[in-house]
Parts: sequence; structure tokens; C-alpha cells
Amino acid sequence: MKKISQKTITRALLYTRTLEQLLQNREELVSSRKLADLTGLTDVQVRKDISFFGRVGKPRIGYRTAELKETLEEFVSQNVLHVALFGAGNLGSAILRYPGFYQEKVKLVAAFDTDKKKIGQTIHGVRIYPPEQAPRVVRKTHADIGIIAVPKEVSQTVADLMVRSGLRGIVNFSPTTVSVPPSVVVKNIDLAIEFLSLFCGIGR
Amino acid sequence: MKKISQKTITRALLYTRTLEQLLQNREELVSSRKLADLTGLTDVQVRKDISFFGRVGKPRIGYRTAELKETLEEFVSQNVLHVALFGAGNLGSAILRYPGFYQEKVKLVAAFDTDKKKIGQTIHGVRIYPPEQAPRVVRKTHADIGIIAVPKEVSQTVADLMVRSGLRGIVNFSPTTVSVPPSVVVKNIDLAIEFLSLFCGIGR
DNA sequence: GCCTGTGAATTAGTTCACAGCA
DNA sequence: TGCTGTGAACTAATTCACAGGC
Repeated sequence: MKKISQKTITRALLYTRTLEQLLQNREELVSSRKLADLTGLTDVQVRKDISFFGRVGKPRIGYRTAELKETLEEFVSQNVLHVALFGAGNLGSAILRYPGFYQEKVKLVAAFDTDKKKIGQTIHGVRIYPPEQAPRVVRKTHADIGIIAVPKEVSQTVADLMVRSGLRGIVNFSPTTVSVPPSVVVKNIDLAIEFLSLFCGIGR
Repeated sequence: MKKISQKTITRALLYTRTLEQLLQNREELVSSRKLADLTGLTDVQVRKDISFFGRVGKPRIGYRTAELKETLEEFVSQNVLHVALFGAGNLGSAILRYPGFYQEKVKLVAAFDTDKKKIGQTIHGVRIYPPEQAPRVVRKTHADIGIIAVPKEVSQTVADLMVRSGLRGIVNFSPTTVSVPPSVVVKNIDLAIEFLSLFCGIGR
């Protein structure tokens, strides 16, 4: 069996999100063409992706929305993702309040901050702990991945703490590269770079 | 001349960011190996990328940090990027306060919100306007791109307004695909999908 | 011996073209 | 003027292998 690429997985999640919206509108059937329009991809791309996961479409009719969603979910998200947040400043507290973690698939389980005034508080239902408790709290809450939302000066220190706490994935919002053992996956999101690269794509 | 891919541009911005840090540490020389370590890429990748922009390295010595930075900047960011923010809620106001827009290369020039209490206020030096003033304010402030940070129910409406206002790039943080004319570039950042795709990459 | 620069080879990803059926 | 599924062709991106300069 051919292995599924990261890109395919990301698109599968996008299809899942779209299928959920279609289900809410009581649309029982959907074609690759329609899914393509709704996601900004091509219909062939959609069919190629879906065919990785199983032969589930009906010629002349399309896909049954609910069935397709279930098929995709078998591959992309059996479990709820437990996320721990490091840094409850501006960006961090915005993430705590982010409404887009649909269907409880992504759950923020704990936050960490060095600010004494914040420790012990609860934002949007999430308790803030001091960093030294990370190993214990990560274990207790079954956190899978962590978010770096601290100033770049301390992001490497925090990354080390995250690794020590047993997290296996890191989303790094600080504008610095962190170095971690190869068993830990890092995704960097530098907003300035995201914006500037878009702009260069525009042309001027 | 071969055209530069979006991926190469994004990496060039990453090199630029890294070179700035090296310059601050007074490191006048840097090798492709070192740049690779600092960015998490391979040394060949670094050299391949740099060779797009010019023959600027010295065998046996490496690259002169300042010279390399200037060479890259000629291609990626002559001008400051002017950004308009749509939606000054949790995520929006966190972006307004985001400290990572280094070296003034990214400048938030205006924000828009429907909330009467917010209109007229200033967050972190950025004035909040009512949406209907977008066409005028975008023109006046020379905004290049816009950020969607509104609830998903209104993101298409806001995208239409952005297009009408003359913005040519959109970064969409809402968990919905927006449809715009092909001349407008859209970059979608759905945090839930970013997190979940990382998790699927981990394996369980 | 270092370190850059680059054609060639390889691998990944997308699009084409069309068979076949709820 | 349907719609899916898929081998083949194509294109993009990365890695290899090594030439060449200090």
C-alpha cells in the first residue's frame, strides 16, 4: 500500500471540514466537481485523493456525503487531538478563544505561562499552570502536541521543555527555528513570512 | 530565466530572517551548512536556492552575511507590506499586537470591525474603521493585502468587500474557503487543520 | 583540504485521457 | 453536456555527485 503524503492528509482534512458543512445543509450527495469548487482544488485532484481511502463513489451520482466523511475520518482523525499551549500572552490567549476547533476534534487541555498573575486562572475553560509543571500536566491531560506562543528569546527553552514533557509535535508561532530531536515533528508558522510570501506571489 | 517558485520565495524569507539574527550577533560569514542547521533544511537546498539569486558565495569561506542578505532582499521585499485587518475580535486583536513583524517589513495600516464600540478606537497604534469605509481607507493607506479574522459566517462577505476595495492578496484565518477572482491570491490558514495534519504526521 | 555551484538523477505531486458503470 | 477511478504522461521539487576555486 502506497503511503499517504502530508499534503494528501491536509486536503483530506479540508474535505472533511467541507463535508461537515454540506451535512449541516442536509446535502446528502456531492460530486467531485462540487467538492472541488468548495475547496478551490480541481475535480481530478479530489477524486485522486479520495481513491487513496477507498472506492466509495457511485458513477453518475457522486459520493454519499455522510459515507465519504466517515471514510476519510478513518484515516485522519480517530481521536481527539489534545493540545497544550505554552505562552498565554496576546497570541496565546487568542488561540485559547479560537472558535474554529470544530466538532471537538481539537481540544486545548492546558496552558503554561511564567506570569504569576496568570497562573491558576482559567481562560475559556483552560487552566494556566507554571511551566515547571509541564511534564506532570502533559502526562495527566494526555496532551499530544504543544503550541509555542512565547517571545522568540525563550522559544528554544520552551521547545526543550515540551520535548522533556513528552510532546511529539510542536506548532511554533515564534519567528525562530527551534531544534528538537528527529522524533518530534515541528510545524513553523511565522506570520510575517506567510504574509510576505503571499505578497511576493502577487508580483509587487 | 527560470521563474522562482513560491516555495523558494518562502525559504528566501526564512534565510533573510536568519541572516538578520546572525548580523545582530556580528557574525560576518556563514556557510550553507550553518544556514541549513539554523533553518532545518539541507545544505544543498540552501545553496540551490541561493544560486537562483546570484553567485555570491566564496568557496572555502562561505557567504558574507550582509551581502547575502542584501542579495536575497532584492528579490523578496523591496517594499514594506501594508496590511489591512478585517475583524478586531480575539484573533484580530492578537494579530494587531503580534511582535513578529520584524524590521517594519510588515506594517498593519488599518483595521475594520462592525462593532460600534470598537470603531474609532486605536489598538497598538492601528485605527479601527467601519467596514463600509474599506474602499476609501485601503486606497488611502496603500494596503496591499488583507487578513480575514471574522466569524466564518461572514467571511465570504468580507472577502467580497476586500476584493471591491482593491486588495490583491488575502490571508484567510476563518475555517471556510472563500471564492475570489483569479487575480486575487488567497492563503488559507485553518488552525484546526494545521494542528490535525501535524498529528496525523506523527502517526497516531 | 574546505565550501560553493550546478547538471543529472531521483522522487513527489499533478494533470491528462479515457474505461466503465448504481 | 454524467460521474468515478486510474494508468500514463507530465511537471515540480529535492537530492546526488562532482567540478572548480581558494
